[in-house]
Amino acid sequence: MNTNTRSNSSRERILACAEAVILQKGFSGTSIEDILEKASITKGGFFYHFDGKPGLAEALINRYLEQDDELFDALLSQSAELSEDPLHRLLIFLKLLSEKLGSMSETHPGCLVASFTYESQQFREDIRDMIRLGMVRWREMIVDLLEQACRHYRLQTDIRLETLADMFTAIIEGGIMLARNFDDNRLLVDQILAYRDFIRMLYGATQAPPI
Amino acid sequence: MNTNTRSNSSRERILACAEAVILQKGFSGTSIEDILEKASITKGGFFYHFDGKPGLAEALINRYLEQDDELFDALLSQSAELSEDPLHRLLIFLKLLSEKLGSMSETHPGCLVASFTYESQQFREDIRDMIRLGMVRWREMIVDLLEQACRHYRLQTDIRLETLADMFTAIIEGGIMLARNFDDNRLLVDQILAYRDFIRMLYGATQAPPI
DNA sequence: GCAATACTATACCCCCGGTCCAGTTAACCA
DNA sequence: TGGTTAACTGGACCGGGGGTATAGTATTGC
Repeated sequence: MNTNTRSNSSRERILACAEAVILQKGFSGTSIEDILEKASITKGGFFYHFDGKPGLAEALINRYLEQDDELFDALLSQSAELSEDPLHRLLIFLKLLSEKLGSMSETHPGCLVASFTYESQQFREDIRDMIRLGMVRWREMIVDLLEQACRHYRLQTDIRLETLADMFTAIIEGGIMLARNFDDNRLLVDQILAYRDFIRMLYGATQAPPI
Repeated sequence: MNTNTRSNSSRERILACAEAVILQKGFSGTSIEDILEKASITKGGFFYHFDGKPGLAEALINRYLEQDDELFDALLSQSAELSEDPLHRLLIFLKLLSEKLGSMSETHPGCLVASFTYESQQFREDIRDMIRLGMVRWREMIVDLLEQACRHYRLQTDIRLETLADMFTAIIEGGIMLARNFDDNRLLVDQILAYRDFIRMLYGATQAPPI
Protein backbone atom coordinates (compact mmCIF):
# COMPACT_ATOMS: atom_id res chain seq x y z
CA MET A 1 0.00 0.00 0.00
CA ASN A 2 1.71 3.08 1.26
CA THR A 3 5.41 2.58 0.99
CA ASN A 4 6.36 6.05 2.09
CA THR A 5 8.97 5.50 4.75
CA ARG A 6 8.67 8.93 6.27
CA SER A 7 5.01 8.50 7.02
CA ASN A 8 5.35 4.93 8.19
CA SER A 9 8.18 5.67 10.56
CA SER A 10 6.25 8.52 12.16
CA ARG A 11 3.12 6.49 12.45
CA GLU A 12 5.03 3.54 13.87
CA ARG A 13 6.89 5.80 16.29
CA ILE A 14 3.63 7.24 17.56
CA LEU A 15 2.16 3.78 18.04
CA ALA A 16 5.21 2.45 19.84
CA CYS A 17 5.39 5.42 22.18
CA ALA A 18 1.65 5.40 22.79
CA GLU A 19 1.71 1.73 23.69
CA ALA A 20 4.58 2.19 26.11
CA VAL A 21 2.89 5.07 27.93
CA ILE A 22 -0.54 3.43 27.93
CA LEU A 23 0.80 0.26 29.51
CA GLN A 24 2.08 2.41 32.36
CA LYS A 25 -0.78 4.86 32.82
CA GLY A 26 -3.75 3.22 31.18
CA PHE A 27 -5.55 4.43 28.06
CA SER A 28 -7.72 7.09 29.67
CA GLY A 29 -4.86 8.13 31.91
CA THR A 30 -2.69 8.84 28.90
CA SER A 31 -3.26 12.22 27.29
CA ILE A 32 -2.53 12.85 23.65
CA GLU A 33 0.00 15.39 24.84
CA ASP A 34 1.87 12.63 26.72
CA ILE A 35 2.23 10.77 23.46
CA LEU A 36 3.24 13.83 21.44
CA GLU A 37 6.05 14.54 23.85
CA LYS A 38 7.43 11.00 23.80
CA ALA A 39 7.09 10.64 20.05
CA SER A 40 8.42 14.12 19.29
CA ILE A 41 5.60 15.07 17.02
CA THR A 42 3.04 17.85 17.02
CA LYS A 43 -0.67 17.65 17.51
CA GLY A 44 -1.29 18.30 13.85
CA GLY A 45 0.98 15.44 12.92
CA PHE A 46 -0.84 13.13 15.26
CA PHE A 47 -4.27 14.00 13.90
CA TYR A 48 -2.95 13.62 10.39
CA HIS A 49 -2.23 9.95 11.12
CA PHE A 50 -5.07 9.02 13.44
CA ASP A 51 -8.72 9.80 13.77
CA GLY A 52 -8.47 10.97 17.36
CA LYS A 53 -8.05 8.77 20.38
CA PRO A 54 -10.52 6.11 19.26
CA GLY A 55 -8.61 5.77 16.00
CA LEU A 56 -5.39 5.40 17.93
CA ALA A 57 -6.89 2.66 20.08
CA GLU A 58 -7.94 0.74 17.01
CA ALA A 59 -4.53 1.02 15.40
CA LEU A 60 -2.83 0.03 18.65
CA ILE A 61 -4.80 -3.15 19.20
CA ASN A 62 -4.43 -4.20 15.58
CA ARG A 63 -0.71 -3.67 15.70
CA TYR A 64 -0.44 -5.53 18.98
CA LEU A 65 -2.28 -8.60 17.70
CA GLU A 66 -0.21 -8.60 14.52
CA GLN A 67 3.09 -8.46 16.39
CA ASP A 68 1.86 -11.14 18.70
CA ASP A 69 1.00 -13.38 15.78
CA GLU A 70 4.45 -12.85 14.31
CA LEU A 71 6.20 -13.74 17.55
CA PHE A 72 4.19 -16.91 18.08
CA ASP A 73 4.54 -17.95 14.45
CA ALA A 74 8.30 -17.56 14.69
CA LEU A 75 8.49 -19.62 17.87
CA LEU A 76 6.17 -22.26 16.44
CA SER A 77 8.19 -22.73 13.28
CA GLN A 78 11.36 -22.79 15.35
CA SER A 79 9.97 -25.56 17.54
CA ALA A 80 8.72 -27.41 14.47
CA GLU A 81 12.30 -27.58 13.25
CA LEU A 82 13.53 -29.00 16.54
CA SER A 83 11.14 -31.91 16.85
CA GLU A 84 8.70 -34.00 14.89
CA ASP A 85 6.72 -35.01 17.95
CA PRO A 86 3.72 -32.68 18.43
CA LEU A 87 3.85 -32.82 22.23
CA HIS A 88 7.53 -32.04 22.23
CA ARG A 89 6.88 -29.20 19.85
CA LEU A 90 4.49 -27.68 22.32
CA LEU A 91 6.93 -28.16 25.17
CA ILE A 92 9.73 -26.64 23.12
CA PHE A 93 7.48 -23.76 22.15
CA LEU A 94 6.82 -22.99 25.81
CA LYS A 95 10.49 -23.29 26.61
CA LEU A 96 11.43 -20.92 23.81
CA LEU A 97 8.79 -18.45 24.90
CA SER A 98 10.04 -18.51 28.47
CA GLU A 99 13.60 -17.96 27.31
CA LYS A 100 12.54 -15.10 25.09
CA LEU A 101 10.70 -13.38 27.93
CA GLY A 102 13.43 -14.16 30.44
CA SER A 103 16.11 -12.60 28.28
CA MET A 104 14.40 -9.23 28.13
CA SER A 105 16.52 -6.64 29.85
CA GLU A 106 13.66 -4.73 31.42
CA THR A 107 10.54 -5.89 33.14
CA HIS A 108 7.84 -7.03 30.76
CA PRO A 109 5.98 -3.86 29.75
CA GLY A 110 2.54 -5.49 29.95
CA CYS A 111 -0.14 -6.78 27.64
CA LEU A 112 -2.34 -4.36 25.75
CA VAL A 113 -5.19 -6.86 25.71
CA ALA A 114 -5.15 -6.96 29.51
CA SER A 115 -4.84 -3.20 29.77
CA PHE A 116 -7.81 -2.61 27.48
CA THR A 117 -9.82 -5.32 29.20
CA TYR A 118 -9.86 -3.35 32.42
CA GLU A 119 -11.03 -0.22 30.58
CA SER A 120 -13.30 -2.04 28.18
CA GLN A 121 -16.24 0.29 28.76
CA GLN A 122 -14.18 3.09 27.20
CA PHE A 123 -13.96 1.46 23.81
CA ARG A 124 -16.24 0.95 20.86
CA GLU A 125 -17.65 -2.49 20.41
CA ASP A 126 -15.47 -3.33 17.44
CA ILE A 127 -12.41 -2.69 19.57
CA ARG A 128 -13.79 -4.87 22.34
CA ASP A 129 -14.21 -7.54 19.67
CA MET A 130 -10.54 -7.22 18.80
CA ILE A 131 -9.58 -7.70 22.44
CA ARG A 132 -11.67 -10.84 22.57
CA LEU A 133 -10.22 -11.98 19.27
CA GLY A 134 -6.74 -11.86 20.76
CA MET A 135 -7.74 -14.33 23.44
CA VAL A 136 -9.58 -16.52 20.95
CA ARG A 137 -6.51 -16.76 18.77
CA TRP A 138 -4.28 -17.76 21.68
CA ARG A 139 -6.77 -20.42 22.64
CA GLU A 140 -7.02 -21.77 19.11
CA MET A 141 -3.27 -21.89 18.70
CA ILE A 142 -2.77 -23.97 21.83
CA VAL A 143 -5.84 -26.16 21.24
CA ASP A 144 -4.41 -27.01 17.85
CA LEU A 145 -1.12 -28.11 19.38
CA LEU A 146 -2.87 -30.05 22.14
CA GLU A 147 -5.06 -31.89 19.63
CA GLN A 148 -2.05 -32.93 17.64
CA ALA A 149 -0.40 -34.17 20.81
CA CYS A 150 -3.52 -36.18 21.60
CA ARG A 151 -2.95 -38.27 18.50
CA HIS A 152 0.28 -39.60 19.94
CA TYR A 153 -0.19 -39.34 23.67
CA ARG A 154 -3.04 -40.13 26.00
CA LEU A 155 -4.30 -37.35 28.26
CA GLN A 156 -4.20 -38.60 31.86
CA THR A 157 -7.38 -36.80 32.94
CA ASP A 158 -10.59 -35.65 31.35
CA ILE A 159 -9.72 -31.97 31.38
CA ARG A 160 -11.08 -30.11 28.38
CA LEU A 161 -8.51 -28.98 25.84
CA GLU A 162 -10.07 -25.52 25.71
CA THR A 163 -9.56 -25.15 29.44
CA LEU A 164 -5.98 -26.29 29.16
CA ALA A 165 -5.45 -23.85 26.29
CA ASP A 166 -7.06 -20.98 28.19
CA MET A 167 -4.70 -21.79 31.01
CA PHE A 168 -1.90 -20.62 28.74
CA THR A 169 -3.58 -17.24 28.40
CA ALA A 170 -4.31 -17.06 32.12
CA ILE A 171 -0.75 -17.96 33.08
CA ILE A 172 0.72 -15.41 30.71
CA GLU A 173 -1.59 -12.59 31.77
CA GLY A 174 -1.27 -13.43 35.44
CA GLY A 175 2.46 -13.95 35.11
CA ILE A 176 2.89 -10.56 33.49
CA MET A 177 1.09 -8.96 36.41
CA LEU A 178 3.31 -10.75 38.89
CA ALA A 179 6.41 -9.74 36.96
CA ARG A 180 5.30 -6.12 36.83
CA ASN A 181 4.33 -5.79 40.46
CA PHE A 182 7.52 -7.41 41.70
CA ASP A 183 9.67 -5.98 38.93
CA ASP A 184 11.09 -9.41 38.10
CA ASN A 185 10.60 -11.25 34.83
CA ARG A 186 11.53 -14.55 36.42
CA LEU A 187 8.08 -14.72 37.99
CA LEU A 188 6.57 -14.79 34.51
CA VAL A 189 9.16 -17.28 33.26
CA ASP A 190 8.50 -19.58 36.21
CA GLN A 191 4.78 -19.54 35.54
CA ILE A 192 5.27 -20.57 31.93
CA LEU A 193 7.61 -23.37 32.98
CA ALA A 194 5.16 -24.53 35.64
CA TYR A 195 2.43 -24.65 33.00
CA ARG A 196 4.82 -26.62 30.83
CA ASP A 197 5.35 -29.12 33.64
CA PHE A 198 1.61 -29.46 33.97
CA ILE A 199 1.23 -30.24 30.28
CA ARG A 200 4.00 -32.79 30.44
CA MET A 201 2.47 -34.52 33.43
CA LEU A 202 -0.97 -34.55 31.85
CA TYR A 203 0.37 -36.35 28.80
CA GLY A 204 2.40 -38.66 30.98
CA ALA A 205 5.56 -37.85 29.09
CA THR A 206 8.08 -39.99 30.89
CA GLN A 207 11.08 -39.52 28.65
CA ALA A 208 13.54 -36.72 29.32
CA PRO A 209 12.19 -33.28 28.45
CA PRO A 210 13.26 -31.93 25.06
CA ILE A 211 16.05 -29.37 24.78
CA MET B 1 -14.37 4.29 66.05
CA ASN B 2 -17.06 6.17 64.21
CA THR B 3 -20.32 4.41 64.77
CA ASN B 4 -22.48 6.92 62.98
CA THR B 5 -24.51 4.89 60.54
CA ARG B 6 -25.40 7.78 58.30
CA SER B 7 -21.78 8.56 57.53
CA ASN B 8 -20.69 4.95 57.21
CA SER B 9 -23.44 3.99 54.85
CA SER B 10 -22.69 6.92 52.57
CA ARG B 11 -18.99 6.24 52.60
CA GLU B 12 -19.51 2.56 51.95
CA ARG B 13 -22.00 3.29 49.20
CA ILE B 14 -19.53 5.60 47.48
CA LEU B 15 -16.79 2.98 47.70
CA ALA B 16 -18.97 0.19 46.35
CA CYS B 17 -20.23 2.30 43.44
CA ALA B 18 -16.77 3.63 42.70
CA GLU B 19 -15.30 0.14 42.59
CA ALA B 20 -18.01 -1.10 40.25
CA VAL B 21 -17.53 1.75 37.80
CA ILE B 22 -13.74 1.69 37.99
CA LEU B 23 -13.62 -2.01 37.15
CA GLN B 24 -15.54 -1.21 34.00
CA LYS B 25 -13.90 2.02 32.88
CA GLY B 26 -10.58 2.11 34.69
CA PHE B 27 -9.55 4.55 37.40
CA SER B 28 -8.60 7.47 35.18
CA GLY B 29 -11.50 6.76 32.90
CA THR B 30 -13.92 7.10 35.78
CA SER B 31 -14.90 10.66 36.57
CA ILE B 32 -15.96 11.70 40.01
CA GLU B 33 -19.24 12.67 38.43
CA ASP B 34 -19.75 9.07 37.30
CA ILE B 35 -19.46 7.99 40.91
CA LEU B 36 -21.68 10.76 42.25
CA GLU B 37 -24.44 9.75 39.90
CA LYS B 38 -24.28 6.07 40.81
CA ALA B 39 -23.99 6.73 44.53
CA SER B 40 -26.62 9.49 44.58
CA ILE B 41 -24.49 11.99 46.40
CA THR B 42 -23.17 15.45 45.60
CA LYS B 43 -19.66 16.55 44.90
CA GLY B 44 -19.37 18.19 48.29
CA GLY B 45 -20.46 15.04 50.03
CA PHE B 46 -17.83 13.11 48.19
CA PHE B 47 -15.07 15.48 49.19
CA TYR B 48 -16.25 15.40 52.75
CA HIS B 49 -15.47 11.68 52.87
CA PHE B 50 -12.39 11.45 50.68
CA ASP B 51 -9.33 13.55 50.04
CA GLY B 52 -9.90 13.76 46.30
CA LYS B 53 -9.29 10.99 43.84
CA PRO B 54 -6.00 9.83 45.40
CA GLY B 55 -7.76 9.47 48.74
CA LEU B 56 -10.49 7.46 47.08
CA ALA B 57 -7.93 5.15 45.50
CA GLU B 58 -6.32 4.51 48.87
CA ALA B 59 -9.65 3.75 50.54
CA LEU B 60 -10.67 1.51 47.65
CA ILE B 61 -7.56 -0.65 47.68
CA ASN B 62 -7.63 -0.98 51.47
CA ARG B 63 -11.26 -2.01 51.40
CA TYR B 64 -10.63 -4.46 48.61
CA LEU B 65 -7.77 -6.20 50.41
CA GLU B 66 -9.78 -6.35 53.62
CA GLN B 67 -12.78 -7.93 51.92
CA ASP B 68 -10.47 -10.32 50.16
CA ASP B 69 -8.94 -11.37 53.45
CA GLU B 70 -12.35 -11.96 54.93
CA LEU B 71 -13.47 -14.13 52.04
CA PHE B 72 -10.35 -16.26 52.08
CA ASP B 73 -10.41 -16.59 55.87
CA ALA B 74 -13.99 -17.78 55.73
CA LEU B 75 -13.21 -20.36 53.05
CA LEU B 76 -10.09 -21.51 54.89
CA SER B 77 -11.90 -22.08 58.17
CA GLN B 78 -14.69 -23.80 56.29
CA SER B 79 -12.23 -26.19 54.68
CA ALA B 80 -10.46 -26.70 58.00
CA GLU B 81 -13.72 -28.02 59.38
CA LEU B 82 -14.16 -30.45 56.53
CA SER B 83 -10.79 -32.18 56.71
CA GLU B 84 -7.80 -32.65 58.96
CA ASP B 85 -5.46 -33.41 56.09
CA PRO B 86 -3.61 -30.24 54.99
CA LEU B 87 -3.51 -31.21 51.33
CA HIS B 88 -7.20 -31.99 51.31
CA ARG B 89 -7.84 -28.69 53.03
CA LEU B 90 -6.14 -26.88 50.18
CA LEU B 91 -8.06 -28.89 47.61
CA ILE B 92 -11.32 -28.22 49.43
CA PHE B 93 -10.45 -24.54 49.66
CA LEU B 94 -9.98 -24.35 45.91
CA LYS B 95 -13.20 -26.25 45.34
CA LEU B 96 -15.13 -23.92 47.63
CA LEU B 97 -13.64 -20.89 45.94
CA SER B 98 -14.59 -22.19 42.51
CA GLU B 99 -18.14 -22.87 43.71
CA LYS B 100 -18.39 -19.43 45.23
CA LEU B 101 -17.28 -17.76 42.01
CA GLY B 102 -19.35 -20.06 39.85
CA SER B 103 -22.53 -19.29 41.75
CA MET B 104 -22.32 -15.56 41.12
CA SER B 105 -25.22 -14.47 39.00
CA GLU B 106 -23.30 -11.93 36.94
CA THR B 107 -19.91 -12.09 35.33
CA HIS B 108 -17.08 -11.55 37.78
CA PRO B 109 -16.67 -7.78 38.02
CA GLY B 110 -12.88 -7.89 38.01
CA CYS B 111 -10.00 -7.48 40.41
CA LEU B 112 -9.04 -4.05 41.65
CA VAL B 113 -5.44 -5.13 42.08
CA ALA B 114 -5.28 -6.03 38.41
CA SER B 115 -7.05 -2.85 37.39
CA PHE B 116 -4.66 -0.66 39.35
CA THR B 117 -1.66 -2.62 38.14
CA TYR B 118 -2.29 -1.51 34.58
CA GLU B 119 -2.54 2.13 35.66
CA SER B 120 0.15 1.91 38.30
CA GLN B 121 1.91 5.06 37.11
CA GLN B 122 -1.16 7.03 38.15
CA PHE B 123 -0.84 6.18 41.82
CA ARG B 124 1.32 7.25 44.70
CA GLU B 125 4.00 4.82 45.77
CA ASP B 126 2.20 3.83 48.97
CA ILE B 127 -0.76 2.71 46.89
CA ARG B 128 1.50 0.75 44.59
CA ASP B 129 2.84 -0.90 47.72
CA MET B 130 -0.69 -1.89 48.68
CA ILE B 131 -1.21 -3.47 45.26
CA ARG B 132 1.97 -5.45 45.71
CA LEU B 133 0.95 -6.36 49.24
CA GLY B 134 -2.21 -7.96 47.92
CA MET B 135 -0.20 -10.32 45.76
CA VAL B 136 2.25 -11.02 48.58
CA ARG B 137 -0.56 -12.02 50.89
CA TRP B 138 -2.09 -14.39 48.36
CA ARG B 139 1.31 -15.97 47.87
CA GLU B 140 1.92 -16.35 51.59
CA MET B 141 -1.49 -17.85 52.19
CA ILE B 142 -0.99 -20.58 49.58
CA VAL B 143 2.67 -21.19 50.46
CA ASP B 144 1.57 -21.80 54.02
CA LEU B 145 -0.95 -24.41 52.91
CA LEU B 146 1.55 -26.02 50.54
CA GLU B 147 4.18 -26.29 53.26
CA GLN B 148 1.75 -27.99 55.56
CA ALA B 149 0.85 -30.41 52.79
CA CYS B 150 4.56 -31.14 52.30
CA ARG B 151 4.75 -32.60 55.79
CA HIS B 152 2.37 -35.37 54.80
CA TYR B 153 2.85 -35.71 51.07
CA ARG B 154 5.89 -35.76 48.85
CA LEU B 155 6.03 -33.22 46.00
CA GLN B 156 6.58 -35.14 42.75
CA THR B 157 8.81 -32.51 41.18
CA ASP B 158 11.24 -29.88 42.33
CA ILE B 159 8.99 -26.93 41.57
CA ARG B 160 9.37 -24.11 44.09
CA LEU B 161 6.45 -23.60 46.44
CA GLU B 162 6.49 -19.85 45.77
CA THR B 163 6.05 -20.49 42.08
CA LEU B 164 3.21 -22.88 42.75
CA ALA B 165 1.61 -20.33 45.07
CA ASP B 166 2.03 -17.50 42.55
CA MET B 167 0.31 -19.75 40.06
CA PHE B 168 -2.82 -19.36 42.14
CA THR B 169 -2.65 -15.60 41.70
CA ALA B 170 -1.89 -15.91 38.01
CA ILE B 171 -4.73 -18.34 37.41
CA ILE B 172 -7.21 -16.14 39.25
CA GLU B 173 -6.17 -12.94 37.52
CA GLY B 174 -5.97 -14.58 34.13
CA GLY B 175 -9.19 -16.46 34.73
CA ILE B 176 -11.02 -13.26 35.62
CA MET B 177 -9.88 -11.71 32.36
CA LEU B 178 -11.09 -14.72 30.40
CA ALA B 179 -14.43 -14.66 32.22
CA ARG B 180 -14.86 -10.95 31.53
CA ASN B 181 -13.94 -11.02 27.89
CA PHE B 182 -16.15 -14.00 27.15
CA ASP B 183 -18.81 -13.01 29.67
CA ASP B 184 -18.78 -16.47 31.26
CA ASN B 185 -17.74 -17.24 34.81
CA ARG B 186 -17.20 -20.88 33.97
CA LEU B 187 -13.92 -19.98 32.33
CA LEU B 188 -12.66 -18.73 35.68
CA VAL B 189 -14.09 -21.71 37.53
CA ASP B 190 -12.44 -24.12 35.10
CA GLN B 191 -9.08 -22.45 35.59
CA ILE B 192 -9.27 -22.84 39.35
CA LEU B 193 -10.26 -26.47 39.01
CA ALA B 194 -7.43 -27.09 36.55
CA TYR B 195 -5.01 -25.56 39.02
CA ARG B 196 -6.51 -27.82 41.66
CA ASP B 197 -5.87 -30.85 39.45
CA PHE B 198 -2.28 -29.75 39.03
CA ILE B 199 -1.79 -29.51 42.79
CA ARG B 200 -3.32 -32.92 43.27
CA MET B 201 -1.09 -34.48 40.64
CA LEU B 202 2.01 -32.82 42.05
CA TYR B 203 1.36 -34.32 45.45
CA GLY B 204 0.52 -37.66 43.93
CA ALA B 205 -2.80 -37.80 45.73
CA THR B 206 -4.17 -41.10 44.56
CA GLN B 207 -7.19 -41.39 46.80
CA ALA B 208 -10.54 -40.04 45.69
CA PRO B 209 -10.71 -36.27 45.72
CA PRO B 210 -12.36 -34.76 48.82
CA ILE B 211 -15.94 -33.49 48.67
C1' DG C 1 9.47 21.29 -11.29
C1' DC C 2 4.84 20.21 -10.02
C1' DA C 3 1.60 17.90 -7.22
C1' DA C 4 0.63 15.29 -3.54
C1' DT C 5 2.07 13.83 0.90
C1' DA C 6 3.58 14.69 5.41
C1' DC C 7 4.02 17.34 8.31
C1' DT C 8 4.92 22.17 11.80
C1' DA C 9 3.09 26.01 14.28
C1' DT C 10 -0.44 28.50 16.23
C1' DA C 11 -4.61 29.75 17.76
C1' DC C 12 -8.85 28.59 19.45
C1' DC C 13 -13.04 26.30 21.55
C1' DC C 14 -15.63 23.90 24.77
C1' DC C 15 -16.57 20.89 28.05
C1' DC C 16 -15.74 18.62 32.07
C1' DG C 17 -12.90 16.93 35.76
C1' DG C 18 -10.90 18.22 40.15
C1' DT C 19 -11.10 21.46 43.77
C1' DC C 20 -12.88 24.41 47.22
C1' DC C 21 -16.02 26.83 50.06
C1' DA C 22 -20.07 29.01 51.96
C1' DG C 23 -24.16 27.68 53.54
C1' DT C 24 -27.83 24.02 55.15
C1' DT C 25 -29.66 20.01 57.42
C1' DA C 26 -29.54 16.24 60.61
C1' DA C 27 -27.94 14.05 64.91
C1' DC C 28 -26.57 13.88 69.41
C1' DC C 29 -25.95 15.63 73.90
C1' DA C 30 -26.18 18.61 77.98
C1' DT D 1 -34.19 23.17 74.01
C1' DG D 2 -30.37 25.07 72.35
C1' DG D 3 -25.73 24.47 70.97
C1' DT D 4 -22.16 21.91 68.76
C1' DT D 5 -20.56 18.97 65.48
C1' DA D 6 -20.96 15.75 61.79
C1' DA D 7 -22.81 15.12 57.31
C1' DC D 8 -23.90 16.88 53.82
C1' DT D 9 -25.90 20.43 49.41
C1' DG D 10 -25.05 23.54 45.66
C1' DG D 11 -22.56 26.28 43.10
C1' DA D 12 -18.33 28.90 41.58
C1' DC D 13 -13.94 28.38 39.76
C1' DC D 14 -10.00 27.04 36.94
C1' DG D 15 -7.11 24.44 34.17
C1' DG D 16 -6.38 20.77 31.07
C1' DG D 17 -7.55 17.57 27.64
C1' DG D 18 -9.76 16.44 23.37
C1' DG D 19 -10.75 18.18 19.19
C1' DT D 20 -10.88 21.63 15.09
C1' DA D 21 -9.19 24.84 11.77
C1' DT D 22 -5.90 26.96 9.07
C1' DA D 23 -1.78 28.76 7.08
C1' DG D 24 2.57 27.66 5.97
C1' DT D 25 6.69 24.44 5.17
C1' DA D 26 9.36 20.48 3.88
C1' DT D 27 9.86 16.13 1.59
C1' DT D 28 8.91 12.74 -1.84
C1' DG D 29 7.33 10.71 -6.24
C1' DC D 30 6.59 11.28 -10.75
